[in-house]
Amino acid sequence: MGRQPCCDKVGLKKGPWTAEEDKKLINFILTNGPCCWRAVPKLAGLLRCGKSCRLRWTNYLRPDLKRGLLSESEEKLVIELHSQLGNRWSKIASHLPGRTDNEIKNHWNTHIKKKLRKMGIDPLTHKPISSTFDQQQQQQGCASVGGNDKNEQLCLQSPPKMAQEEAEEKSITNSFDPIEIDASFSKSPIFFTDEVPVIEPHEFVVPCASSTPSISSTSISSSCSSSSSEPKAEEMQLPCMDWPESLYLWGLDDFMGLEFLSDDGDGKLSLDPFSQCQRTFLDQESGKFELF
DNA sequence: AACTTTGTCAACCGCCTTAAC
DNA sequence: GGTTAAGGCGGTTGACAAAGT
Repeated sequence: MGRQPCCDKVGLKKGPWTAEEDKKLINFILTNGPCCWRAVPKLAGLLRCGKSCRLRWTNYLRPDLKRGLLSESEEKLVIELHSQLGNRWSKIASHLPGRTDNEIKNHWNTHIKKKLRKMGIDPLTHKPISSTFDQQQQQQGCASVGGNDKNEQLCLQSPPKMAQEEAEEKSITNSFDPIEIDASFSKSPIFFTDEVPVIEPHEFVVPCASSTPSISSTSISSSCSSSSSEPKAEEMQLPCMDWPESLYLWGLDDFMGLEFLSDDGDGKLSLDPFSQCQRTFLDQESGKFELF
């Protein structure tokens, strides 16, 4: 017997979310908090899978999300963290407040990978490509230059030794050795540890772009975890938040019931960090909105 | 202007982990 | 300890837009 699907998919809508659906989801989450995603679509009146709702909320609708391209400093941070953590996007994202794992993963695949390759750095190992290539060639014992099918066949049908080496190579890629990677990273002609300092998680200080208050990653992690260092109320200051375009389509009146939302004057909605919003967030400690 | 290629990113899929029973 | 369900995560896909021919 196979595993049951996460929800009954019959009659469920897929594909891009409409503004109307977004509105329903936000209204529901802001009223009830992000609890029991499986029940959310039904209770919110959405023909979506609970998983889809969770994803939409965490990746797009969450009010504490930053929008737009990653800044240069964020990019550097992502590269540094990736060199230490590998493709653990959610871990990386936890160090960049307002950024989602999906966003970082996309940015990595579309921008950073290319950049690194241009710089002659293997985005997988963070080592100079030439040495990685030489190493691979040595390990494979055959060059696939020209992409000859027969050559590839021969390589695939390599002796057991090859399989062992492959396994070893896999273990190298899978078990990232931060020290080794850091060393090579600092030797790279492009990046220096001076430029991208290695920061221990507990040392993290979030770069605050502009003067808008921002949630530090430590506040986020501590507010999400049950760690002893609960964030103080003043640490829970929220940034001015840009809401997704789809939400701009709503009349502002729609939001006036949500007391902590205010109009910046430029047509964008933001959370007023010093008003109702904080109270709302503090109330969540007693139960409702623990996500924020 | 029409068509093709390339780039971007939101959303989905399926596996893994964790918690509840 | 085994089973089940829900949430979380990373890889992949596909729709759309922009750039190129």
